[in-house]
Amino acid sequence: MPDTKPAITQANALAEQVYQRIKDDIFNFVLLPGDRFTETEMARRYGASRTPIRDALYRLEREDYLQVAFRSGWSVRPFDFKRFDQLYDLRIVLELAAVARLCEAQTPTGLDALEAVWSTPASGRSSDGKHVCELDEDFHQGLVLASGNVEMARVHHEVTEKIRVVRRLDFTFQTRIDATYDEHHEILRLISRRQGAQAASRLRTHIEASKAEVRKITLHMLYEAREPADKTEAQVAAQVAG
Amino acid sequence: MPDTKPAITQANALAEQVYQRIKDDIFNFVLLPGDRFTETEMARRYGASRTPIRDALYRLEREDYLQVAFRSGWSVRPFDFKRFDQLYDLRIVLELAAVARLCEAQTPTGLDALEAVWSTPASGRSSDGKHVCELDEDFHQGLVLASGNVEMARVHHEVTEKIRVVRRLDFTFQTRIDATYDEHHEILRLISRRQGAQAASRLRTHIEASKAEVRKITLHMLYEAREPADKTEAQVAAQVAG
DNA sequence: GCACGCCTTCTTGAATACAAGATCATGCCA
DNA sequence: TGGCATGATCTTGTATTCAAGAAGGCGTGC
Repeated sequence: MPDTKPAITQANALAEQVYQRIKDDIFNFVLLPGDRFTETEMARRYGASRTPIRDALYRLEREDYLQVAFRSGWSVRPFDFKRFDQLYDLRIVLELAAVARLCEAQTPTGLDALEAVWSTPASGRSSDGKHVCELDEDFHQGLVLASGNVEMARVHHEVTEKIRVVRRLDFTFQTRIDATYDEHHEILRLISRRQGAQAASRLRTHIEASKAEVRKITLHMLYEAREPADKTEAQVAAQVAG
Repeated sequence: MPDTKPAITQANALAEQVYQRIKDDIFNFVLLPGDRFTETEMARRYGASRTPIRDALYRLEREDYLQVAFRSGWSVRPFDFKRFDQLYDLRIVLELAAVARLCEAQTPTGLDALEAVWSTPASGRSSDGKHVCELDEDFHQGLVLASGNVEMARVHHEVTEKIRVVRRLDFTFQTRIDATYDEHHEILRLISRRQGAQAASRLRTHIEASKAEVRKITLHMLYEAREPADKTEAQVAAQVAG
C-alpha cells in the first residue's frame, strides 16, 4: 500500500488510508467476524500511531463494521443475517424508487454507459467474479445515481459497502454471473421502454434472488475461512449473531 | 450541562457530549451556517481538550453538518436547499415503503401509541411548536419503526436529524400545527383500515406540504438570525449554498 | 501608490504521555 | 482442592506535544 506519494498532504491522509485498509481486510476475510484486537496492535500492524488508527476504528464502528468494548478491546462485528436481509430490503426500496422515477421522466435516462456494459453478447462477458461484482455494484448504484437524488445515492452507496462482504459470494458460480448479465440487460431494456411496473418487478426479483443465493453460500464460507485445526466451536459462534 | 454524574465512564463520554452540544448549537442557530471556528476555540468553549473535540467535529463532518478546510479551520456547512429537498424526497420513499408494508401485514400494526397521541380532540392538542415538532418526528419515525426494518429506521433517523434544523420552522404557526394533527390522524386511520394507496397518497402530500412550507420560512429566518447591524452581504451569502 | 515576496502566526495532522479502570492470573485461606 | 481477594498488566479515554504547511500582515522595491 506504500505509494510513491508519501504525503500529498491530503486531509487526514493516514486515517483515511488506515480506514480503507482495515475495511479491505474485513472484506477479504483477513479480519474475520469475531476477531478481537487492540488499538496498539493495529497501530503496529498498519504502521501509524494510535491517533489515526482510532479515527479509522471509530469510523468503522459507527458504520457497524466493528465493535468497541469499553477498555476491553475491539472486535469485528459478527455476521448478522437478519441485518443483511434488512439491508437488501432497503436496497430494493431505494432502487425501485429510482426506477420508478426514471420511468416517469420524459428526459433520457442517461443509462447509456450501463447499457453498453450489460448488452454485450455472451462471448464478451467477463467471468471474473471479482470484476463482475464491481460491475454489478456499478449497475445498481448507476440506477440510483441516474434518478438524480444525491442523498438517496449516498445511502445506497453505504448499503452497497455494507453488504459487499457477502454480496461477493454471489459471483462465485458462472451460472449466477450469466443470470446477472441477462437480468441486467432485461431491466435496462424495460426502463428504456418506460415499462416501469415490469422493470420494478424484474428488479425486485433479481435482488431477492441474489439475497437468497448469498445467504446460502455465506455460512459455508465462514466455516472454510479458518484452518479446521484452529477452529473451535466458540470461534464459529462468535462469527454469527442472532 | 455539568451533570452530577461526572464519570459513569461511558465509552467516549466527552466526545459524545461535545457532539450533542455542538449539534444542538447548530440546531438552535447558536452556530450559524457559514460560521468559522478552530479546534482550539471549540476546546475552550466546550471545556475539553482537542482530542474529544476532534472526534465530535469529524463525526459531524461526515454527517455533513460541518466542513473542514485542510489546516485552515472549520465552518458550519451552508444551507443547501437542493439537499434538503432530496432529503425530504428520501423521507417520502422510506415512509411510503413503511406504510405499504404496514398495510400489507395481517398482524396488528403496533401504532396504538401514535394513535393515542394524534387522535386527541382540538382541546387537548399541544400548541408548543418545539413539542409538536418532537411529536411529529416521533410519528414519522414511528411509522418506519413499526414496519420492522431496523436499517430503514436508522437511515430515516439520520434523515430526520439532518432536516431538523429547517423542519422546526414548520411548527411556528398554529395553522400548520392544526394541519399536522388532522393529517396524522387521517393517515393513521387509513393505515388501520389497510387502505394502503390512500394512506400513501395522503402521507406523500403531507410531507410535500411540509417541505414547501419549510422552504418558504427558512430564508426569512436566516436574515433574522443575525443582528442587522452586524450582518454583511458576505455573511448572508455564506449561509446559503447553491 | 501598488504589487510582490518574505516571514510570522495560526491551524490542523500525527505522535506521545498520562489517567482511570477493566481483566486476568496468582496466591492465600478455608 | 476450590473459591475469593488482591495486585500487576493491559486497554481505552483524554491531554499534551511536536510537525508541516496554509493564511495573512508587513515591508520593500518599483
